[in-house]
Amino acid sequence: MSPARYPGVKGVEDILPPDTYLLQEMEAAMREAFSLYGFKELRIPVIEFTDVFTRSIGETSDIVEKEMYTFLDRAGRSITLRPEGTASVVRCYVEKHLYNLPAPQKFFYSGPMFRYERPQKGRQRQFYQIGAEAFGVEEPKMDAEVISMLVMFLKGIGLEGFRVELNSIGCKNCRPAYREALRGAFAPGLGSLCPDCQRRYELNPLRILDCKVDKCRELRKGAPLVTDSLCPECREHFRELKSLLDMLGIRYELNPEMVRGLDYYSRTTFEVTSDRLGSQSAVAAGGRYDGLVEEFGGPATPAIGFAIGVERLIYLLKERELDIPLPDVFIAAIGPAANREAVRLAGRLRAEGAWVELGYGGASLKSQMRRADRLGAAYAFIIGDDELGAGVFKWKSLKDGSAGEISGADAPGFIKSRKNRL
RNA sequence: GUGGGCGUAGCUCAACGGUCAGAGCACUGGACUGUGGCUCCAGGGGUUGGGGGUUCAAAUCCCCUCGCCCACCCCA
Repeated sequence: MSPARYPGVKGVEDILPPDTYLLQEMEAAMREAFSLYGFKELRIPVIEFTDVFTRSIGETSDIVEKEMYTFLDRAGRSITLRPEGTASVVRCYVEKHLYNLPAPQKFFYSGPMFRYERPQKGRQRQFYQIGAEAFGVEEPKMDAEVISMLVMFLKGIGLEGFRVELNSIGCKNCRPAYREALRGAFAPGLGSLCPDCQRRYELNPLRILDCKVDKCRELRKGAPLVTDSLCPECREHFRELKSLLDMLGIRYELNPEMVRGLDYYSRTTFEVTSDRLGSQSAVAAGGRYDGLVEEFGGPATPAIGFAIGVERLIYLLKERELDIPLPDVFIAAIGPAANREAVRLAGRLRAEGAWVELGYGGASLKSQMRRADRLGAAYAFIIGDDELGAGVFKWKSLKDGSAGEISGADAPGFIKSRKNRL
């Protein structure tokens, strides 16, 4: 195979037709499920000033340190292609003073995100996310609704065999104490931790809990659990959330070692995972970020949200049967005059809402019929000199082989009346 | 950034260092002068990713390079 003269950018994929139907179905399911919970669509930009992301996601996070597409615009300002959606939604919420509207304000969005990582299964440099964010409610009732909305959407689109993992990582009041408790626990074996974790020990000891290196796993066996270090308020919030999820019949697994990679999370964090995804097992993830609006200069406003990895979801849904629309009519024409008539007829049929395909290139009737069959058309119309002279079209059902003749004037009605019964 | 694997027709893949690099699918046409699916026949398509080396002889062995994939890491 000769190499493409103009190759696509690494990790930036095209999404082709069978998959785009799935994508459309997903967007329809998204609007349906999310609107039942009162979430409204928000269109956020693809670029932001860089500090929108560095402030929110965290200066020392991997995303900010090594994964962002950042460049200077023509005026010398630092611009970044969004690596995620929450930061932009919060920026918008504060900039447009949406906190003055009655709480809660609930939004969803979808679109491409960009991260400069080595591509692998379930990980591209440009990837799509569907996300939702709810502002203004601190009660665990909102956490439960958001998680239940996510589960409803995933089930509605046909996803099976996924797990909901749940954790609470505390708030700004109890986390510092936990951080210190962790440092205390790891201090004796600090030298045995992997180099990354030795760095994490200083910057963000919570991330050591997430490390996959065997030695680090071993060393954290006796480490204190976040859920044991929560302040009374966080403990009660978490307890009530679990109770609400139980009531709703949403199954979840507690994972006290789940730590999210974005700095803005507080209290509730959750992930939806599937073991069919390879090593990138998370298909959706989210959590509470009660301090972020304030961080952006707005009033203290509790908030919670999640994001879904669209390509990962598509991958998991691949096996599923999909209703792909097929043409209503294929018009086969023989000869120049008939070809002109075919164009006219196609126009009339399309005006009635029919999907019409034409034969091209003066192909033989046989090959035109073959193409009609391969396209999956329900009916074929045949026009030749005989038909032109008689003012009729021959029709044939490609489903059952029945055939007949019909006048030009009756053709649109013929298709229209059959369309719904196909 | 670090490992490992793989690059042969549009796609999926064959070919002990030794005839002219093949098959299935797809495409075009025919058998069936104007009627699809099934079957059969024929046809078009390849710098074997690129460059260098070893050899009488390289898709095959060696080196370099480019690309892709998977994994680590991290995340959706």
